[in-house]
Amino acid sequence: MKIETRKQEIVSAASILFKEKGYSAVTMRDLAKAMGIKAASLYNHIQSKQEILSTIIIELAEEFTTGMDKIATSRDSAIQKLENIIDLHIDVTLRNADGLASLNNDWMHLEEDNLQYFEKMREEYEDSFREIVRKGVDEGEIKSFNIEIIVFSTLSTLRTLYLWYPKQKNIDANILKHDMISVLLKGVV
Amino acid sequence: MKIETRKQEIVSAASILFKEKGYSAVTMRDLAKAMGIKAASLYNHIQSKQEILSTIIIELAEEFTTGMDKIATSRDSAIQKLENIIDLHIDVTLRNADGLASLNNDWMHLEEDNLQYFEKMREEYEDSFREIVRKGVDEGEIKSFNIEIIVFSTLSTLRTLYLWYPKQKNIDANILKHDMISVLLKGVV
DNA sequence: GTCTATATGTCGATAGAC
DNA sequence: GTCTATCGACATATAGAC
Repeated sequence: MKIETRKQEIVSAASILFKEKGYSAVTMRDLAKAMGIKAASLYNHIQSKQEILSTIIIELAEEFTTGMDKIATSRDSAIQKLENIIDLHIDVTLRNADGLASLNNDWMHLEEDNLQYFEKMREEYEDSFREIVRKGVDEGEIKSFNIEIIVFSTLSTLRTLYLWYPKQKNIDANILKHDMISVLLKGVV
Repeated sequence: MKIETRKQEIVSAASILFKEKGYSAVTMRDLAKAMGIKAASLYNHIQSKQEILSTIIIELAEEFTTGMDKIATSRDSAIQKLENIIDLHIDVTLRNADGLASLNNDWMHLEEDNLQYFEKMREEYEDSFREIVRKGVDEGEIKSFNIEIIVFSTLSTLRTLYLWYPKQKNIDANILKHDMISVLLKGVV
C-alpha cells in the first residue's frame, strides 16, 4: 500500500497517457481530466509539463545506469553478466512499464541539460553492454558473431518488454526470466 | 535516379521529421521549412497533415501484409519461413527506414478507418507469425520454448532494425541477413 | 488544493493574389 | 505552385479568489 504524493500521482497518470499517445500529443487538460481536476490545478504540484517528462525519464535512466555499473564491475563471467542485464530489464519493467514508454519514445523531447544527461547515460550503458559482449567473445564464452548485432538484437528485445509484458496475463516473473535467458542467450553461446 | 512527384517529396521529408520528433511534434511549418517553401503551399499537394501520416503507414503495412501472405502460404519449412520473414524486414528497412519510424511509433495517430485497417493488418501479421512458430514447434523443427516469447523477441528486434541499420556504415545487406538469421534463429532451433 | 478567467503564443488549414 | 494574410481552435502557463 504505497502512499503517493500528489506530484507522484500526476507523474503516474502522465506515464500512462504518454505511453498511449506520446508526450507531445498529451495536453495538460488531458492529464488534468485523468486526475479529476482542472489543468490549472496541476501547477500547484509541478512546475511544467517538461518537468513531468524529465522526472519520468531521468529516474529510470539512473536506475539502469546504477544497475549496469554494479553488473559491469563485478567478477562474474560474461554470460552471468548478460543474465544479470536481462534480470535488470525485467525488474524495471515489472515496476514501471508505463514510464519505460517515455524513456524509449519521448526522450528527444527533453530539454537542454536533461537531454544531454540522458544521452550520456544511454551511451555509457550501451558501451558497457558492448564491452561485456566483446570480452565474452574474446575469451571464447560467446560465439563470434558480429558484436554489434548481438548487442542490438538483445537490447531491442529488452527495451520492448514494456509493450509486451503487460499483455501476458499468466506468466510468472521467474519463468519469464528463465525463458528470456534461453531465447536471448542460447543463440549466441 | 527516381523522379518524385511533389507529394512524394513531401512524404519523404515528413518521414524524416516524424522519425526525429514524432508526428505530433512536427508542425506543417517545420515540414514546409524542410522543403524550402511556406506552410500554406503544402496544401496544393496534400489535403491534410493526417493524409501524410496515413500515406506513410498504410503503404508500409500493406507491404508487410503482402510479403507475409506469400511467405505463410508457401510450402517452405517453418525455419525457411522465418528466414524469409527476416529477409522481408531487412528489405523494407533498406528501402524506407524513415517511414518505419512512423509505422512503429505514430500509428495511434491514424484516424478512424485507417486506424482500424492498420490494426487489423498488424493483428493478422502477428497471427501469421505465431502460427508459423507454433507449427514449427509442433513438428519438432523449433525448440518448445514459450511461443509468445519467441514471436515477441524476434519481432521486436526486426521492428527496431530501422533505428539500428542506418548507423552501421560498412555492413553489407547480405551479411546482415546471414548474421541476423544466425542470432535470431540459432537460439530457438 | 482547486477553481475561474485569461494572457500569450502556436497549431492546422483556407482565401485569394500573383 | 508559391505567396501573404488570416481564421478559429487549442496549447502551456499565470493571477488571484475561495
